[in-house]
Formats: sequence, structure tokens, C-alpha cells
Amino acid sequence: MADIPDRRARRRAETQDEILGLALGVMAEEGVAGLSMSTVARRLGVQPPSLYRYFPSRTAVYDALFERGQRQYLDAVRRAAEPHPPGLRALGASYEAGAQWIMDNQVLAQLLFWRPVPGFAPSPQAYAPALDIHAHFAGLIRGAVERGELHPDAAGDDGLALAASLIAGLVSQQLANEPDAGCTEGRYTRLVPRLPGVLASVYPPS
Amino acid sequence: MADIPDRRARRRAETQDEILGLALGVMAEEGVAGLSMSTVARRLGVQPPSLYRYFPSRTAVYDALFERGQRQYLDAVRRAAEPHPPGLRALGASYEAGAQWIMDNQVLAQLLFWRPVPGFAPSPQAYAPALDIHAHFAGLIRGAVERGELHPDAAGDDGLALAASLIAGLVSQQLANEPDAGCTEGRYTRLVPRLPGVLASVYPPS
DNA sequence: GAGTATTAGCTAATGGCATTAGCAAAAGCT
DNA sequence: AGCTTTTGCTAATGCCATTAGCTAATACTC
Repeated sequence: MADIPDRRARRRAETQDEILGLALGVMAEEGVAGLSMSTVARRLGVQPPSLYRYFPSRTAVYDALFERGQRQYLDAVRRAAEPHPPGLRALGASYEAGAQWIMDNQVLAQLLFWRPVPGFAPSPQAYAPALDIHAHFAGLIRGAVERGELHPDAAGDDGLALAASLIAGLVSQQLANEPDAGCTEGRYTRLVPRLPGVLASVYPPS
Repeated sequence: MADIPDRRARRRAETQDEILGLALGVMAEEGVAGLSMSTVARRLGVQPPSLYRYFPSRTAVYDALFERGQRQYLDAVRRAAEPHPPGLRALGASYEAGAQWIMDNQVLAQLLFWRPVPGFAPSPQAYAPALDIHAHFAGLIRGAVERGELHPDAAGDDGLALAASLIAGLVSQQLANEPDAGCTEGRYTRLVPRLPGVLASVYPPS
């Protein structure tokens, strides 16, 4: 019956995935820090200690979710920018896609961007995509500068920090105050499309 | 010995205050959601159940801290604005004082603005000052409009939302990425003094 | 000052949690 | 078929929040 090189490994990976999905559900209901291995085990139809065959600790579950989230988010913002040349348009598309992803994946986003879990710090490999995310936005802003859409200062340290803070601010306000609103209706996230314009008025091309 | 109307009530209030202080310390070490009644009791030199004479539950401790935080923060931003007439200058001073307070009281700030504790929602009375905070900033922005420092749109829904998001963005980025930096040195919070200028370039007076 | 009510502490107990140890059955491999 | 690896289980440990019930001290009343 060895029709597939490693059947067991595949089933194992499936189970791990199922555990992560259930964990997300629990976190959505109980809060990010409210993840309970026992609850996940119950929903999986298994005794709590059996989970430890798949993840060595609760922290490891967080870490796997962290990495998965980083990759999904990076994918979302990259894909959104792809159709455009690097510049303000691409930046706007990335902003919007990022905000959308965050509102659609709130618990994952909290884990990624706000670290609400005492004792959890992402492993270096789980954190790696975060650097790519930063590089992605930096690249778009440099592109906007080269196209004459922004003042060169926008690509400096302060400009990049401000650009990152603009989106972080809208999204964090939206999550804190109106977490159930859709991205396009929320009092805060509906302003996301205006961010490229905000950046341009702060850093008008020379 | 009844030299003071209610001696016991005073001692009780002192103990409650001491508990809140110890709780803040534990939260600073273990994370906001890592507050443990048992740890607080140990530090107070008392058995865990005795804490329940002072707070009916762990959630009640969070609630008391929430209210205390709201009041302190409101005080800080109000006091900073006082010397100035309502306008961009006062707004800048409030922004800076608020950012400073948050960086100096990170755990309290997380409790106030990011709700990282599953199952905790502030009671209406603990939440009350939050409305005053909003009104404070709205008043400053209206003042800036009246003084001709900002376009009237700045005092609309979108303008107020953007103004709140600007400071939220810088601070949340600072906390997430460089929590140990001082407010004036941090890559993000050092941009706080520029926020009135940012707002003015987005909403230039007609 | 004696008596009474209130308060603040204690210990013991309950039920939940993450995690570890050790065992038994199943699944795959040779 | 026999061996190894994997996956599940139960039992146990030590933590937690919280409740119940008791005792000593503290303050108030007469």
C-alpha cells in the first residue's frame, strides 16, 4: 500500500494544519492569549496530551501561526502590488490589501503585530518574512521617489517610519474601536485609500 | 481612637492601591495577560484567597487599572494642552504628552488601547473617561480650524479619525518594534512633534 | 469597659490548565 | 511474520482562579 512515498508524513501535516485551524477558531472566540490546548484537543476529538505529538508546546502553536500569518500577509501585499510598477499606485494597492487581510484575519494580525501573548516571542525563522515585508514597502516608496511622485526624503528613515505608521494607525484604531466593521465601511480603514495622498502631501515632490 | 472618621476604609484603600501597584509590576514582567492573582498575593505577603477581600475577581483588578489609566492619560493630555489656546500648538503638546505617558506606562497603555486580555471588557464607569479623551482632541482640532490653522474638513469625521490614527500609528509601531527606546529617541515616537505639521499639510487652511 | 458586628486573614477544596511519563494499539516497513 | 515508528491513551504533577467556612482582630455601641 506504499502508493505514496510518505503517507504518514502527509497525514501528520494534515493534522498539524487542522490543529492550527482549530487554534485560530479558539483564539477568535477567546482572544489571542486565550488559546487553550485542552479546548483545541476537545474540538479535534482527542485527549489533550495527544496534541503534544504534533506540537511540543502551546508556544510552538503560536510560532507556527505566526509564521503562517507572516507568509500570508506578505503574499497579500506583494500580490496587490504586482500589477503596478513600483510607485504610489502600487503602494496604495498594497496598503489596501494589507488592511483587508488584517481585518479578515484579526487574530493572526494581533499575534503578528501586537504580541499580546506573555512569554511568546517568535523564533527567528518565523520572524524572517517580517523583514521581507519591510523591504517590500521600502521598495515601493523608493519607486515612488524615482517616478517623481514623492520627495526623496520619503525614502529616508523618517519617511519609511511614517509610511509604516500611517497604515498601522488606521488599522489599530479600527481593530480597537470597530472590529466588526468591513474594511471599506470602517470609520478608520475606509481612509486607507487616502494614505498615498497623505504621504504625497507630507512629502511633495521637490 | 476614632481620630479619623473611617480608619479602616483608609487602610483598605491603601491596600487596594498597593495591590494595583504590584499588579502593574507583574504585568510589566509577564505581559498584560500574564497577571496572576497568586503572584500578586505572594508579593503582598498574603495568601491568594485574601486578595478577594479587596477585589472580587482578577477582572476587577483589570477594571480598576483600566480606570486609573484612563484618568492618568486624560490628565496628562489635558495638562499639556492647558498653557496653550486650543489649536495646533495645543494639539502638538497633547500628542507629545500622550506619547510620553504611553511609553512610560506601557502595560497600562496596552490595557487601555489594545485589550489584550481575553474575557476582559471595561465596565461603563471605567470606560467613561475615554469619551472625554476623544472630546479633548476633537476640541483642540476645532480650535485649530477656528484659528485658521486647519481646513474645516479636519474637524469632520474623517479628519478626527485621521488625527487619532496618526498618533496611534506612531505609538503602536514604537511599542511593537522598539519598546525600550525613550520617547524622544525612538524611531517612531520621535516623529510625534511633526504630527501637527502632517495634519496641516493634509488639511491646509483653504 | 463589655458586648456585638464587621473585617481581614487563614486553610481546605474544586475544577481548570499545560505539560510529562509511561503504556498499548495501530500503521508502515523488511 | 516480525520489527520499528507513530499515535493515541490514562495517570500524575504542579500551577492557576475562585469559593466556602472558620478564626482572630478590629472598630463601633451602649
